[in-house]
Formats: sequence, structure tokens, C-alpha cells
Amino acid sequence: MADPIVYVAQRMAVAFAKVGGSLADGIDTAVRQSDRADAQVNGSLALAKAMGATPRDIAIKILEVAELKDVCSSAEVAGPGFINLTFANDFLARELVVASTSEKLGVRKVASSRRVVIDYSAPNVAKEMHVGHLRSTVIGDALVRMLMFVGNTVVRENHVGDWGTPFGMLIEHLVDLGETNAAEELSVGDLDSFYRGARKKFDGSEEFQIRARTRVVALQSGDAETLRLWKLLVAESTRYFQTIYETLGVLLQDSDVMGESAYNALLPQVAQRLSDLGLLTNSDGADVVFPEGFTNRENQPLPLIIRKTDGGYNYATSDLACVIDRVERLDSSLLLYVVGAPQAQHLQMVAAVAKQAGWLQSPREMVHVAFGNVLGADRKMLKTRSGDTIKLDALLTEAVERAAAAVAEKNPELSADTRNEISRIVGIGAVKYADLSTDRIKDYTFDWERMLSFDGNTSPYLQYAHARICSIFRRANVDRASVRKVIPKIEHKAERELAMRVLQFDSALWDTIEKYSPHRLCTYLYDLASSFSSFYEQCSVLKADTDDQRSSRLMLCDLTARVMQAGLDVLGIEAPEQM
RNA sequence: GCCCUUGUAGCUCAGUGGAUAGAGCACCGGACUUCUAAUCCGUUGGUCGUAGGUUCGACUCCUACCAAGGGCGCCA
Repeated sequence: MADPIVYVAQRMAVAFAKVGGSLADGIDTAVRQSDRADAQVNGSLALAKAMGATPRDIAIKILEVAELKDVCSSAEVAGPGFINLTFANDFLARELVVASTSEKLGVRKVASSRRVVIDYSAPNVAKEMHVGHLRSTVIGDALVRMLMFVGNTVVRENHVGDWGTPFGMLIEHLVDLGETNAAEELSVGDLDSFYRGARKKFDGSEEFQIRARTRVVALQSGDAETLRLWKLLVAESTRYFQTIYETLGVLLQDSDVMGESAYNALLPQVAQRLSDLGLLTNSDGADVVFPEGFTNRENQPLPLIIRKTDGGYNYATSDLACVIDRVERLDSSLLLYVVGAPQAQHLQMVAAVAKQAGWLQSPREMVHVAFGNVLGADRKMLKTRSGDTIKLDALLTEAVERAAAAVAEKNPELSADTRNEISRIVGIGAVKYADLSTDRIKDYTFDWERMLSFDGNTSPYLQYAHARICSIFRRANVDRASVRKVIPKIEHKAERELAMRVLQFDSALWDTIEKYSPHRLCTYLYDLASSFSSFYEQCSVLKADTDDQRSSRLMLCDLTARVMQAGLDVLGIEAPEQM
């Protein structure tokens, strides 16, 4: 609990209770950041209303009973009854040491650890990963990391599209090409041309269509040879996905794959259990559930289709099987779905049915972590100039190339190896940060220039701040760990601003986790980098006036760098020591 | 037709019921014999889509409308 605002909030809550008694119960006593002081408390206005008193009088009473001597250098009533707080510098210094010497840099651990399942990335077998998979993968990875950071158990699940009617067509195409040739085409990552080849045959040949349909039946009935060919397709594809994940630097591994096919055996059980519960009804030949509150175009109840007229199951059934599996097998209490915003209604219906069936009882919850599209400069879905989807592979390669050009220009004396490594970190980081740094629910505009810029809210700017700190320690020839118990002396305005910012890591990270919104942490890290850059200009570390001042500033630098590094790390972004 | 999301500076975006709505880019003006100038400091720029309502107080909550995007029965 290093964050002074969090710390003082407890003292204020006590003071409100003392003044207001039971009338203070529903009152928002929150302490907030302020541009008038370090923090402000506004609850006195609401409490005054409840008590029928004047806000300023209440604020004065609150200040009379609030224990703030050891933490605030000033606490005064302002305006209509706001309380402005200024933290004492020695209090800030103590909290900095708490943060510096704590394992998680002052970040509170989760009160009770949860088992969280995160469903994200979800590419399709035998299809290229494209820019559409970027957001799910990057946002999901960041959430995994931050949930783990505060002490949750996180289960990653990559719900790859590895089942369904297209596989008849794909397997027949595989047979036509010959296994060796097909495996080669797939292994080099040319999944699109494989898929297109199959599609073209399917559209152009009736004979092929018949073969494909026959093959689907064989696949679903568990024909050994068909399954062998299917596994070949899946294995080559997942191997390729893994290369992308490694380039991207996300935690997903082969063992995290829980494809649609993994739930096949459960599908009849889902239907049976819904039937046993009396929730299943037959409608136009299909078995469906009508969850309450959903209507179609004609204002009729909207069904979730469990079993199609032809007896097959579809994705709603599979998604319900997922819920059952995640709750009953994994005992997960929080199910996160990092899935595009258009799926909102579908997921709401799945959740509604799962609740009706008793599979998703409070406090277990299912949360749709929805996100918008990646747009091009034309404000339409990002495409190549010729109108094709952009392969993720090509996008990441270009990011590293562009970063390399910038690094070569700005820091030409680096060795080739170092330059390549930094280019990779900067390029990939820029793409991920651009995706993470705006509110996920909105569409965002993809812009190379902006994301690779060293000005503004970009990963290179944050990485640069970190690298500058590392540079100071290299020059000073001081071991980073040696300054971590120094009690800093906060004197300069810029030091104070930086100190305040560093201490907010805890609340910034928690705010981000509670809203599943990585951009909040990005905003914080950008503010941190800005505060540091300003400090750096105004407060010389190596040429400090005194040894005390120097070690104090070194302590502040080290802590800033560690917070920056940890913050970037939970976003899935690396922080190089030089740039 | 119903439902969901979005609408904030010229552009890209932040903004937790609280005081005077903030950044970056762009524009203009400053600061490098200096711990990395890949930076910093300053100026300019707003009917917060529109109109009502709730509230001591609304960019924030509610209602209606406008605009853009998306969803709405056997694809996933």
C-alpha cells in the first residue's frame, strides 16, 4: 500500500464516519487526484446534504477529527467545501521506501486469489493470422500478465477454430496436394494460399464438393485416417501460430490450445442437460433455448440454437460446453472472453442460458472483454493497398524494419547485434502499445508514424525514459540494488511530481485490472515517463549538489525504472537498457 | 423495426458526479561544450453530436433525437 491516496482514503473514511455516523454510510469519501493540491476529498458536500448542514462546516469538522498529522503537510477547506490535501514530503519518502523494498513495487496483492480463464487469440487452423487477431492476442496477453502479477491463477485458453464443415474441403485439398507437399506449404506459413486453393476447388467442382461433404461426415464419425489427416493440418497450423506468438512475445504456447474440437464429446451432454432441465424446445426443426430478454427482427423471442435441424451442433453449443468445462473441470470463478465487440449479443445469450441452467452461479462470472476494429488511414478496416487482409507476420516484420531504420539513424554507434535486438523490442513494442493504449471498445487507427514516434503516448517514448535511467547508472557505475533502501529527500518540484507518480503504480494497475482496460495503465506509464523526462531536465543526478542528493535521486531513478519496466512487462512489452 | 457500441481541439486520443475539460501531433517561439536533444519548456487552439431531465454540482447518470459502425434462426 504505497499509494498515498489509497493510504489516506482509509483515514478519511474513518473521519467521515465519526462526523456523520450512520448518515455517512452511503457517502462517497473517495480521495482523488487534484490539480489544486496533491489530492482532494469531495464527500463533505454530499454528507452536508445528508446532515442538513453547510458543506464548509462539515469539511471543517472532518478535518478536526481526521488523523492526518503524519501524512499531510497541509489540509484545508476550499471552495464550496472541498478538502484539499498536500502530502508531507517525509511521508512520500517513507512510502517510496516501502514501494522500493516491496516485492511488487507497492502493488497490493489480490485479496483472495481467483482462478481466471482467459479465452483469447483464437486463430483458425489452415488460415493465416491477420491483423484481426492482433487485438485479441495482445489485449489477452496483457490481461493474463497483470492478473498474474497481483496473485491470481490464470489459465490461458486459445480457442482455435479447428473443427467444422470447412475441414472436409481442407482435408480433401490436402489429399490432392499430397501430404508432403501440403505440409511444406503449411510449414512455411503460406496458409492463405492453401485455404484459397481449397476454396477455389470447392466453388468450382461439384465432384470436389461431394468429396468434401463425405469427408466431413468421416471426420465427425471419427474415421481414423481422416482424423490423422486432420491432425496433420492442426499440427502444421499450430506450429505456425507459435512462430507468430514468439515474434509477438506473448505467453501463449501449444499447451494452451483448447480448440473447438476439444469440446466435441461434451456437445451431446450440453443438449441432454438442457433438455433435462426443461429448457430445450424444438423450433422449426432445431433444438433451441429461448433466453429471456432477446428478440429478433419481428420482435419474437430470439433462440440460441443448440442442435441444428440436421442434427449437428454449432458454436453456441460449443461455447456452452466451454462454460461447463471451465466451471466444472477447471473450477474457474472468472471467465474472460477477449473477443470482438460484434459477438456481444451472442456471448450475452450464452451467459444467459448458462445462468438459467445453473452452470454460472454467482460469484462466478463471465465477462466479455470486447474490442473494436483496427482501421486504416481511410477509417475503414485495415487492408493492403490491393484490398487484401494484412498478414500479422508481414505487419510485424515491417514494424521491426521501421524501428531498425529509426535506431540506425538515432544511434549509429550500436553494434549490429545490439541494433537488431533493440529494433525488435522497439518495433514489436510499438505495435502492441498502439493497440493497448486506446480504449479497447473503440476502433483505432493504425498509423506507423505515430506509433513509432518518440513523442507522445508511444512505447518508444516509455522505453526511452527507461533506457535513460539505465544509462545514468552505467555512467555512475553504481549498482542499482545498492540504492533501494535509501530514504530519499524530496526537495525539487520535479522530484516531488515524479515521486507522487511512482507511488500511483498500485492504483493505476488495479484500476486497469478492475476494468480490464490496459489503456489505463498505458496512460499512467506515459504520465510517469513525462514526469521522469521533466525531472531529468531539471534535476541532474550525477552532478547533484551533494552526495545525499545524488543517492536520493539515484533511488528515485531506480524505482522509476523498475516501475516502468514492470508496467511495460505486464503489457507484454520489453524495456531495453539502451536505445 | 429492435438492440449494442461510438461521437471531446484541425488530426489522433485521455478524462473517477466535483472547482478553470487535458495530452500528443500539427502550427508558432525558445533550450544541446550537458546524466542519451529519440528530450524539455512555452504560445495558439473547445456550443464535450443536439435538446431536455435528475443533482448543491453533469463530458460523466436518465430520456428523446441526429450521425457513424455493428448485431438480430440453424456460418463461426
